Amino acid sequence: MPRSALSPDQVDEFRDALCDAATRLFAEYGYEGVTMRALARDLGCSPMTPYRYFENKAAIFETVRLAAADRFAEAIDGAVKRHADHRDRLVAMAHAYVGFALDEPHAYRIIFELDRRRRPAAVTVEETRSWFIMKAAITEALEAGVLEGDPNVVAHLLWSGLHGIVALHLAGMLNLGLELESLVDAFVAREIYSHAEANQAWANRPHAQPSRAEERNP
Amino acid sequence: MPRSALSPDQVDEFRDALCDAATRLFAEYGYEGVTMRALARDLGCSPMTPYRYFENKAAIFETVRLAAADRFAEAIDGAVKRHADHRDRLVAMAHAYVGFALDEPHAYRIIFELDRRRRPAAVTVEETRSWFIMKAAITEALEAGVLEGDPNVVAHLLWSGLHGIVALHLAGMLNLGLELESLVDAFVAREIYSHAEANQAWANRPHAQPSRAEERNP
DNA sequence: CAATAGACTTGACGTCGTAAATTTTACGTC
DNA sequence: GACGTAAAATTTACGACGTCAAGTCTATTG
Repeated sequence: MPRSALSPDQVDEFRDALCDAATRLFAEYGYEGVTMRALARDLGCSPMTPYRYFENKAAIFETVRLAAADRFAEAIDGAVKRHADHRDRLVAMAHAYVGFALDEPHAYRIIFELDRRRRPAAVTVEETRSWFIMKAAITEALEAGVLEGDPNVVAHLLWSGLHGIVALHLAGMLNLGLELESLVDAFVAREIYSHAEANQAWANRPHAQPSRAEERNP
Repeated sequence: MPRSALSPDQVDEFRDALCDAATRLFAEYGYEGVTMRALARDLGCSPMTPYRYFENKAAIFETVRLAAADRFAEAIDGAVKRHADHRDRLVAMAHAYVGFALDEPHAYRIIFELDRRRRPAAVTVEETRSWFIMKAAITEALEAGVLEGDPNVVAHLLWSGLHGIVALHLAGMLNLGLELESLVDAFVAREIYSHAEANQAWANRPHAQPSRAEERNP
């Protein structure tokens, strides 16, 4: 037959390299700020070459977004798995959530700052894997009596609370005399250390909280 | 002399008409989805006419955004002014916040779903008037002993909590078995009706909560 | 070696925002 | 009313965009 067809490995290699570049560029310049011509220049190929590997620009973005969502879920999952105690686990989870958003603000924005128009109607399970991980941890904590309330409600409030803080921070709207860290600490204290009398368990907690970086990469 | 220059009234009239159309179009199609040519078609003028009244497309967007932010602040302010009781006031404020986002999801997105790249570095006071209104109401409630904590922290947590809920809702990510209304009610119950034993004051509150629409347009 | 077919590039189309050139319009003057 | 004039509006044009379609290149096969 003809010229050697690309091996699946070669295809994957190019797709990966393209996604790496695209993640960086989308993160820095936004969807519309990235042009196929600029992406091609970055990759050292012609503007049409990516079209051999992806249907179009939107498909590239979607691939990048799913990969970012997966990394996010992995970060959450790692934090959950590192702790047996329910409360410690939830605190670690919250810090992993915020930590990911700080480490990869681009990725976080790509995941959640969603141009609804570009997003497929049905949200895939992979994309919300992070949600199921968080909900499971919260449900277990509730069953253990560490938190109280409806699991679905508590999970939504924790999620949206963290998202609200992070979204406003990434939007640069938190520069009103409050630092992100102290806000997250306050949120954790109120929501996890808790709505009951356990409030001072936070203030009097016996061991110092591991640092944010330590928490994310132990 | 020459043809009469446009009177300030005529200029304002055209600018207003343009902003109305632009608000609708930006809301529906997003910034990049709106073209000057389409806007001109909508206004019945040529694509270059708007450039007599605005420096460029970004300036039009910015004008639209500031107007939306002002309407938002007005909605918050109205809710605050309608109640003397601190708790009622905060509840009304929260519902006005969410209500605005539901009534004008376009405007809400334009205000907060911010392409940082397009936004001026310094955030104007006008833009965050809503923030100062909310913070004032919260500070007063704290001084009256209705809530407890640092005013700045409590205000940020209320704000980011509401923003998180609304942002996820507008992104279509709340369709996981929970309705927005019940989530907002739960948030209000926890955050305003409160972290102390007052939790059942909510359940046992003497008068039914006014409906959301009633709350917004009394 | 010539034919083939997959990988890649080039060229072109219709779109965009908008600068520059041009045309239209409505007034002050006769 | 006709005319000159300057403001307002339109038309034209440019370089950029995403990507279709046509073309080139090259490794494999008959």
